[in-house]
Amino acid sequence: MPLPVPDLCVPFVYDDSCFDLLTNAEKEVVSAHSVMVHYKKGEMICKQGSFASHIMYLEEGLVKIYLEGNPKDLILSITPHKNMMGLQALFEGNNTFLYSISTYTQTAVRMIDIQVFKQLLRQNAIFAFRIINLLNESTSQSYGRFLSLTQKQLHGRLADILLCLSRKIFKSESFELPLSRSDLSDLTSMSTESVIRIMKDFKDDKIIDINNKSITLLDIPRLDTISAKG
Amino acid sequence: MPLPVPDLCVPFVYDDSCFDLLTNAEKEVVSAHSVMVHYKKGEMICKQGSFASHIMYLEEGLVKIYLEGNPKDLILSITPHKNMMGLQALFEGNNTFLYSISTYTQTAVRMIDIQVFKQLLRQNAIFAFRIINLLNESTSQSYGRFLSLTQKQLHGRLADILLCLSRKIFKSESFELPLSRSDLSDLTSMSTESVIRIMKDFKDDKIIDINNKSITLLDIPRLDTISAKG
DNA sequence: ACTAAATCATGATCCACATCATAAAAAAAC
DNA sequence: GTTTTTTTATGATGTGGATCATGATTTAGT
Repeated sequence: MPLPVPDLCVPFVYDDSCFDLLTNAEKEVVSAHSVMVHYKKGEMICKQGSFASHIMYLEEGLVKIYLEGNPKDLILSITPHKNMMGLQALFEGNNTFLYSISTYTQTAVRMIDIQVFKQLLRQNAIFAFRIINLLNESTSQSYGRFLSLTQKQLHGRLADILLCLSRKIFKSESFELPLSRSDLSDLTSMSTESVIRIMKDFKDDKIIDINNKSITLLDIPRLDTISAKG
Repeated sequence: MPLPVPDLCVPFVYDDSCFDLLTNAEKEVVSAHSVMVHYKKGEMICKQGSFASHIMYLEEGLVKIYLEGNPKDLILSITPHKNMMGLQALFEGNNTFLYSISTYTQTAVRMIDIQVFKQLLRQNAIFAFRIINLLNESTSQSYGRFLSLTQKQLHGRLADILLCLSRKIFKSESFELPLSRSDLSDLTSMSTESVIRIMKDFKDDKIIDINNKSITLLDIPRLDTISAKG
């Protein structure tokens, strides 16, 4: 049975904005019914279960999108700027956020009235089709993580996340990590102690280098092997 | 921190068909570009990773939608009739099935040409909006399972699945289970032996009754407690 | 009906990982 | 700059659950 090679990466990234598909008149409607909100590091942008009055577009910043669990959270994705957030709240009869979002850095979010957004979907099918694309891309990576979290053991899961952060978020094998070890544990669904221990294992084996918050992937092929073997 | 109460149930169920939102002309286009295919028990309807040439509508039957893992699969949902399948394959540049689907019973599937389906999405925004609803409902239950599988231990996970099967699929506290213990293990991400052992635990504790393939939930409040406590 | 193949069942063993405890280092608060 | 809090680190201990082995049932195949 062939092993699927899912996009294990955390975020979904679209280079061009979906708003390009709107007419000028529609863009003006968006402008008229949206506001920019600025957040500091560590603030919560939206709360799981609360009423979703807005669809959000992350103009600037880095955030985590997570499910609140008991007692640990599960981070669904680390999302960089230029991404839509909260689209999954778009369903009839239950306009509540499926997840919470909070910031790692200073962040600017465009908040678009959800009724206005729904109206755009109903009147502009090309735009709606693009939103379907976004949702499905997000689902696709979510399935990859599903397999990673339920079938791999600790070393494989952590390798997955380190590779993803390097390739998709920071786009460099060396980066300053704004996430704490506890965040990594919420991403990999393991205890914080295990994250620390395995990071040390990787460091001892010269697979990565750690200096406080700074991380360098030294041996990516080895990480790929660890990721593949589970 | 409040515990979210996600819809842990496996399938997404829409009573009214999304096709009602099409015009008569569009319905005819669907008819003209779709075929009914009949499957026997245990057959595969679509294969993860293969080219998605069709969107599928399950007219009759019961199927499992699953990710192929190594060595174990992960069942994403048990889906009864009157549901769309394969919608997640709808994204540009990568029209491949994200999952495999195979049947538990005799099954009839309407296969709709994916290009025709995409065209409908682009020209009928109301229809597209309904599809967004379907996708989001599916994502919503998928998140619930995500938490269940990563945070609960075996008894909680199995309780979740038994409750879901009873409430959402068979709509009775007593039902004939077409899934094997191994399927239950793919649903709960545990070993087959553990499924068998925990089923016995539940039976010994008079929480359920098992007779071969026939299952009766005797103490649903207790199952709810086990589900909640993890 | 008889054989072959899945499926179900149960016990024994082992280990991956969480949990607990305790401390050092870093960051934040004052 | 000193205290308080948060984050990182490491070792000791316990256990949930996988794995292995073996047999009993049930189902499917001929």
